[in-house]
Amino acid sequence: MISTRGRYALRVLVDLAEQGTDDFVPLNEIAERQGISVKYLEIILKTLVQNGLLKGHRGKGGGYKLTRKPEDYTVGEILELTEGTLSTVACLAPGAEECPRKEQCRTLPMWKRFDDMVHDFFFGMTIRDLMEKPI
Amino acid sequence: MISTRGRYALRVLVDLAEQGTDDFVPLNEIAERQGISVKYLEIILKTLVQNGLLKGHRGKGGGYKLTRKPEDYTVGEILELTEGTLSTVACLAPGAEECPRKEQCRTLPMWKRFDDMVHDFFFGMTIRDLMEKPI
DNA sequence: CACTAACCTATTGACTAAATAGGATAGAAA
DNA sequence: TTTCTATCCTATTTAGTCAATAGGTTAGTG
Repeated sequence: MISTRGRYALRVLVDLAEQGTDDFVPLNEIAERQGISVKYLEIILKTLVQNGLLKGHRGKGGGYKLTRKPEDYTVGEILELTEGTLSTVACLAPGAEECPRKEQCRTLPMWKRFDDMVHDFFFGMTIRDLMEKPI
Repeated sequence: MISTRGRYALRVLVDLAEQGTDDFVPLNEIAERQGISVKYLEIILKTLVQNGLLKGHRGKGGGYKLTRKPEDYTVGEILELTEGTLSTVACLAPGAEECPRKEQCRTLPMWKRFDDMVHDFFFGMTIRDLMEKPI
């Protein structure tokens, strides 16, 4: 299950992309359009700013803006940033300790195939693909 | 993320299928082969028995056995039984309340496509496909 | 009657999701 | 330089789930 963090992050990025402006967009506008609390979005956007996906600017006329073109954000990277890993099972997550049963495990090959499929799906899709109409 | 419940359930079913016997197989044997605690597996198998995927038999000579042929168990049904829904996002889960934003939501079509892909993957795969060698 | 093995109920400890609250800081405009 | 703005930062809360463990009960076999 993808949590609200990942889902909201995607919606905010698409929202920003669709504004089609290079100005900073204040969060309260985004939050109102999306129907999400400003306070909660702050937490989510913090991650995106810290990782350079967004630029934040304080004070009057401040807000957030994209740092790249919409087609240069993959859905996969945004989800991994906000959700952690996309791996379906713990033993395939990055940093997981070697499973001693991996040679004999009947289900591991299936999980690997599934993970590859998921990865291809989300990393093959960009914010531009989610926009109403490409600007 | 698929939890241990679903993963262990699959491994037990494959284990039972690979025994290739029509006798009841006691849980302590399965648990030892799979390296999982008997007590924890009891909880998981309970669900499978209650839903008719397994038959349990008490007393000496008792244990568990499959109620169908391996190819008649889809991975999808087992995961849904043990994990709840396979839906990726809350708004697409069965029984979810109508999302008031569904018409304007930019991400919903992607989640729908993804869910379909996941569904096809897991319901197109059976326990037989996970077995070492078809008996 | 003893043994076996499934069945049942309850509890634990750790962790995470989804927020909310309140303040601190930086920047623009007056 | 003061005021307003809007991001940034830290902490807390509430509820729920995961992954087990513990201990007892019931049904069936020899």
